[in-house]
Amino acid sequence: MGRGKIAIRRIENNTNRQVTFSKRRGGLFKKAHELSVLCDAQIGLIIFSSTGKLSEYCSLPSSMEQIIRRYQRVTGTHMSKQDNREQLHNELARMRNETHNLQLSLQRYTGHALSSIEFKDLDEHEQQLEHSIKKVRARKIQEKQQAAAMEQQQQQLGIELKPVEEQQVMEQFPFNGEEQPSSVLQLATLPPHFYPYRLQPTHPNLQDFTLQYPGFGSIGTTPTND
Amino acid sequence: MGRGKIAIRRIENNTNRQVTFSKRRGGLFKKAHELSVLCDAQIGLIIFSSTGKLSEYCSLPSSMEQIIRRYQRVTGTHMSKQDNREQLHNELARMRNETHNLQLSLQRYTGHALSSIEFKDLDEHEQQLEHSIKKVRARKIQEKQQAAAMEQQQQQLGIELKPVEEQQVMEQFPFNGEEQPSSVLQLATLPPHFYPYRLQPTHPNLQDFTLQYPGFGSIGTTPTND
DNA sequence: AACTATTTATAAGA
DNA sequence: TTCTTATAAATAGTT
Repeated sequence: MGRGKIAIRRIENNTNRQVTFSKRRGGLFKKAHELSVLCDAQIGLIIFSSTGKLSEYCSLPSSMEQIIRRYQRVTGTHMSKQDNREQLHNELARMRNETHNLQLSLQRYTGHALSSIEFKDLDEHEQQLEHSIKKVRARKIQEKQQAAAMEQQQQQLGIELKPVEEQQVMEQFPFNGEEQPSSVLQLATLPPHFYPYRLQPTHPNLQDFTLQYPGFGSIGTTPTND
Repeated sequence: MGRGKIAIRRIENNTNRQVTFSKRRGGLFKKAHELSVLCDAQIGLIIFSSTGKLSEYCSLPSSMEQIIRRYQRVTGTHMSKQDNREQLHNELARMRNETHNLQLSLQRYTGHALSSIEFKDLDEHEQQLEHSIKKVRARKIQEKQQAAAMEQQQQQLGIELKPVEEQQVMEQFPFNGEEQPSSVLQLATLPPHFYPYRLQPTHPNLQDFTLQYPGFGSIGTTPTND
């Protein structure tokens, strides 16, 4: 992007590299933030510049430490000490169970997991769905009437309603100080052809899979796709 | 970018959110990688999707743990039992939120809380319900045929057959690990003044900064700017 | 999974 | 550094 295309390899010119670093870091932070908001993701991003300066972003309401702990918990890279947190753990387990049950219920309405429904309950479930559809249709009609009514009003009053203008994102970035972008980035399992770029062989391998997908990894805690 | 412009707020449509998550996650990874190569930066990126799935990226030749250690060394953060307990509380809060969201989603299928659905999503919702009904009806027919067939067999062979037990539902929820899938919304829409981008004075006080702009911070390990 | 119309990011230049 | 602008890249809506 820009006046010209550049190859993805280390920028040798110091000044250029510095400028590009600042620009792209800002872009990365913005993108990370947008992803966290748009998709309700929890994101932590740590950047050390070539001079060793740290920049970080993490999605609210988390803290970087929270995200790190969650990461270590999931990856098993950190063993949490056993404390008197039994109660908390128990409550967590309860909540998870409840969530699980809710998900099952939801799946029924989605038409999945029907086998978990007793045959005798199928009729009732069907009626429930029909009832829901009726409500949805009623709602649609209501919306249409409302829209029609509003249009009439507009025409009658000669008032033109504008759609709400979205604020420009950059306006929300008071880049007046010294430093400090933030944001999030990450993610892992993408097909090889998604990465038309390659890592520099500057640092010889680590592991086999790392050679295939350098720097990328994904750990799924559920079989569902994300 | 795209056929239309979208506001940076939580995408309510589940399918859309999922697709956008995948697309943008890929984009974010690519950008992070390019930044690390172009500017010789060390980058670690952790993403938890709304369903709890972890994705991560880190620039070679580092490992995420190395980056985390460096981060903790520079920021002077350390994990205490206090933090751990706090972490549990946070997790609990997250679960509660998730449960709440699931309940809302369920309500939609029940025909309640329809006003929370965007008008443009009503059609899709209606189709989803119709699809579900079809599945239920297909399931009913299947059950009847099975029952009839079994009766015949029993009469013919005098053999008693057990109803086919289908269990695949639980398989979809391997609740053995540390993480839980979460589902619908969270705090999607941040007010403009919450936008977490900010430049920083040359030597920021981490704590004060964090209080003001939770989630963001920068610590220079060298007096030089980046 | 692909395809584009658009929006967004950014490389150069000022 | 900051702003501007031409151009490359990302991606929202569609198929």
